[in-house]
Amino acid sequence: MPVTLQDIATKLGVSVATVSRALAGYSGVAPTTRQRVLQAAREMGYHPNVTARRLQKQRTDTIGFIIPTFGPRFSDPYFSELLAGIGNAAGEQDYDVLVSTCSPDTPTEAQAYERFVQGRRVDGTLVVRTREHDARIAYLLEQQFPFIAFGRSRMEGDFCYLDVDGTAGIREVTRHLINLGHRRLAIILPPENLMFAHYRRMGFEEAMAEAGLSVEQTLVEHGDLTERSGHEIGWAFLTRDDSPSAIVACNDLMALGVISVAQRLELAVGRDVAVVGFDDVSLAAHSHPPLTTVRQPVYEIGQRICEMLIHLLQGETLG
Amino acid sequence: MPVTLQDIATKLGVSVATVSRALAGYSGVAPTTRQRVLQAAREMGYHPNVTARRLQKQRTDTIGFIIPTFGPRFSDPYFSELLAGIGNAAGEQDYDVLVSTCSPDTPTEAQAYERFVQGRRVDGTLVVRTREHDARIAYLLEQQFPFIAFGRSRMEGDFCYLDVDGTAGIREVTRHLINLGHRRLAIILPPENLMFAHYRRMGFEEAMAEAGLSVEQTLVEHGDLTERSGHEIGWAFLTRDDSPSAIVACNDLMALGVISVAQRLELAVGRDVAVVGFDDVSLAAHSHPPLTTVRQPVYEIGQRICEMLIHLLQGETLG
DNA sequence: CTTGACATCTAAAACGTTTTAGGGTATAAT
DNA sequence: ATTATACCCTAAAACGTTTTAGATGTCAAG
Repeated sequence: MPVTLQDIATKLGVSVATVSRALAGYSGVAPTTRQRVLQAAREMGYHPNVTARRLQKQRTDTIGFIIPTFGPRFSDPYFSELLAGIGNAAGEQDYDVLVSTCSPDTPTEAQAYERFVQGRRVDGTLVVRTREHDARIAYLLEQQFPFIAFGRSRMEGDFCYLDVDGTAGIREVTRHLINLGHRRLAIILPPENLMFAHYRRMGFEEAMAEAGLSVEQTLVEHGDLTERSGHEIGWAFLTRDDSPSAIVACNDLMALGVISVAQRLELAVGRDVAVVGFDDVSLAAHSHPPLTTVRQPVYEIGQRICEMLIHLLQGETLG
Repeated sequence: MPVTLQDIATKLGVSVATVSRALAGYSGVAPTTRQRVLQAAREMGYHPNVTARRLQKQRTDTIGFIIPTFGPRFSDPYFSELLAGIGNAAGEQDYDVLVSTCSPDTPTEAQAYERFVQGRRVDGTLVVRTREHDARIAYLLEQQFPFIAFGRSRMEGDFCYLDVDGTAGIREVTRHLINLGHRRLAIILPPENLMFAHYRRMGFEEAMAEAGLSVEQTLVEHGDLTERSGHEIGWAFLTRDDSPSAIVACNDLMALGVISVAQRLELAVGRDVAVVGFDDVSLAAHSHPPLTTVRQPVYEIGQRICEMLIHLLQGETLG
């Protein structure tokens, strides 16, 4: 039986409204009354019922984050880091984070978003790993539900997003490999429908073109961003007669998969074959040899998109 | 302006109560009325306001999960897998999951729990990585707030928990190393105050004692479960003159750290030095050589503790 | 024709807040 | 003595549900 405003009001012989206003720091409450209320609240251990407050205020001060996972059992340090960034930024501004996990592009995923939107469980949501034609974004736009995307999309309609320049990142690292003398380069891309697959492919192609190298299409593959996937594709690449001398993986997990394959094949990574990744999860730094990777400040990105969303929500409230 | 019960009631010329009862599937509503209500609800796109429902029902159908992280920026596949298990089990039963991240044993962590409990944001919560004297558990018990722990504790007072037999796991794997001929074994334990550090140490000591081997105290160290930590302690172990021939790491991340050190020191893992881990995150399977590890079904554990919590909550409701 | 039983419906309270609109009661100005 | 002006406070409505207790109507049995 938690203490309510009514309890305090009764005890002090004032009205509920007064108690509420005193606690909210409104003007128009006599200083002595405010003191009495504050003290009683403290003594009685009052804590506002957030559900009631939410009903009245018509907002939840909660944001949603639906993690796209390949397969139910999934484990990716990338998302734990992103989540930490989101969670901490949210906590900073007294927001809650409602989390769900779903396989991308499934009915379950659609339901998860509907659940958030229609039940008004959250005030706004994050969308990560954007896709070229993204049903989630289409839905949110149609419902006019506030959201921030991490990554662009080909959808018509405007929305706010944050993106990192994956094209430049991959271009740089590819150039670097070319400068080291590599001529035969392979790339393991993210799933084709993901928007960032496109940008990273462009970076690769640009750097190759710049150097007058042609992209061998059989050395371009799409993985599913898991280590297993890097393992399999790396295996295919490295056991060819005309195997590449360098492999660009589009995330660290796949890069680590490639490295383990190389080691299994008794190839010295860095000498016999070069491998680079993208993300800079902390695993990368402690692998051996340390994985060359394009740093993507995942934690900060999490913070940033969360802040952007909250900003959007509050702008909406004020506007 | 979402559709409310009132809207449907007005349109149909019946009372709000009737609409509510019709939708809830109560008896005592004429079949034809029910049909009309159902159809109107569908046509008008009615979706119940969960906040209002929560206020009335005095429960949130939400569970809390506070992830203990070392440092704000953290990335651990273990937790993403655990979260997936929790999230999916919760979704299965129409529960939401509210997530927060905090450094263990800090005021911030205490506040995060208070936030959940006092604001009644969740009906119950999970507690993971239990500690010998666990302020979280003490608090929840004192508040009589429903929770399920993953791991035991030394606290007085009863509570429900799920645990894996870490003692047996480490004992087995240590025995295995001893059978392979290793005599000089080192172990990297979790932080000392964590309950599972204790059990895993016991397993190690038992296996050693069984074999008539004494535990060299300078070969027993506590890490912080990160790869960096495995790296550092592994370095210290492997650069000693009397370095151990086998190292038992109490989680996979630290084991991977040790392996990378070994490789940097040009030691062949599996021949020059044996390394074993604990958890079986998917990274372990794809490292090279594949990490020998005690499988802990993290995903299933997540599911299980979530189910236990929901069961506890519903028992409470019915009882 | 009355009575009771049953089926169907509804008014109203409740959940715990916030907020609007206005009611008193001082004190100050006329 | 009246009016104005603050100042402090409160009643009541509102948020959108669920649920309790009771109203209304119908029908069958007596």
